[in-house]
Amino acid sequence: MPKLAEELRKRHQFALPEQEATLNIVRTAMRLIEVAERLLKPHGISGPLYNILRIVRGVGGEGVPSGEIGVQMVTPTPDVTRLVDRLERLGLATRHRKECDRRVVLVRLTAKGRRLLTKLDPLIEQMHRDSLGHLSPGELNAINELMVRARDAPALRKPTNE
Amino acid sequence: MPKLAEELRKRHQFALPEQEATLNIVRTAMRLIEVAERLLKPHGISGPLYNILRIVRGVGGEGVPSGEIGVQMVTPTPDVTRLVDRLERLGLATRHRKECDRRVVLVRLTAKGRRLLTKLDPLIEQMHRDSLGHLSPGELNAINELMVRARDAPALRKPTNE
DNA sequence: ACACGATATCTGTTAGAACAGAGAAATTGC
DNA sequence: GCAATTTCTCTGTTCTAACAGATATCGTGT
Repeated sequence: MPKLAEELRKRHQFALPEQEATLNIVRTAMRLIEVAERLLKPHGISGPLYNILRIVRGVGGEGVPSGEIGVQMVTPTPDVTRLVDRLERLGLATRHRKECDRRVVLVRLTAKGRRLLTKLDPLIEQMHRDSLGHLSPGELNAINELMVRARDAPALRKPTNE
Repeated sequence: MPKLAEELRKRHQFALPEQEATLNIVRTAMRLIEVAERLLKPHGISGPLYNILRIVRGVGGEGVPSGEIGVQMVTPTPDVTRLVDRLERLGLATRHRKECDRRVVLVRLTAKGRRLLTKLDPLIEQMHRDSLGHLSPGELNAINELMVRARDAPALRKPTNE
């Protein structure tokens, strides 16, 4: 019966190379996220929360508008409000109304938030080395170029951004 | 002193090539997932639900144990029970106790579930072409090899599987 | 047969994410 | 100056995911 053979072939080989690539990228990403979450959990924050802290520290100065955080995140979400709520409850960040445009809410780090990031920095760095340090500089470079090129597809382009 | 600001920004962006690669992989994966979810939503199912249907169809025969589904999924989850609950409520799958070992629950497709997959097949295929079809066969192959190699790291290896 | 541990799944609870609609503030055009 | 539109954020609701503990079944050894 050719139907069975076809079924088996599908199981062990990918009909489309595009599909195989998609599954490979997503699977690898899931592992990387999992490792990061495991590292962060003992410190009381999740991946998205850490991501926001990093964005706020990276921009620095007067603070970052909530909306901008939403699009800059590695895992974009329209629901930044609740995440910043949690950061405030944890004492890691504060909200301030922007003077010249009172619609926007600026998010800033507290001293506690900054200390937490400083403590995490070496751990995160080590995590990255543990995760992908076995790849050569050439391989890492190839990954970076290919991933950027992959996102060039119109179907993968964000409506507002990039 | 713009030099310092630039230095800091760069430092927080890509201190390590490993970090840049991680962010690139995760960002690309998120886009791919988003596109898939958008395609599936009008048909009433989510990404994980579709993934389960595909696994069940792929193995076929007498059905697939819930536990095995959990580890074979693209986005592994320990909570297969609730997902299969939903599939049952939607009339896309059924549960059967395995006769020789009444602990395991076998999941099978209904005719409706099979029809849904058949209807989705060409759409999914087109989606993959829209997402990554602009890459050459060589580039797709490079992605596949690099992603498999990336997951070779001990830190990314699953405890039980692969 | 019975106790024991292992395996596979389910349930209850809690926390987190997604979506739509509402509210406040600024910008534009008249 | 005022209404209309747009922008940005928040709230309410609903659904989904995650974690831990409970239940049921099997295999093994005595």
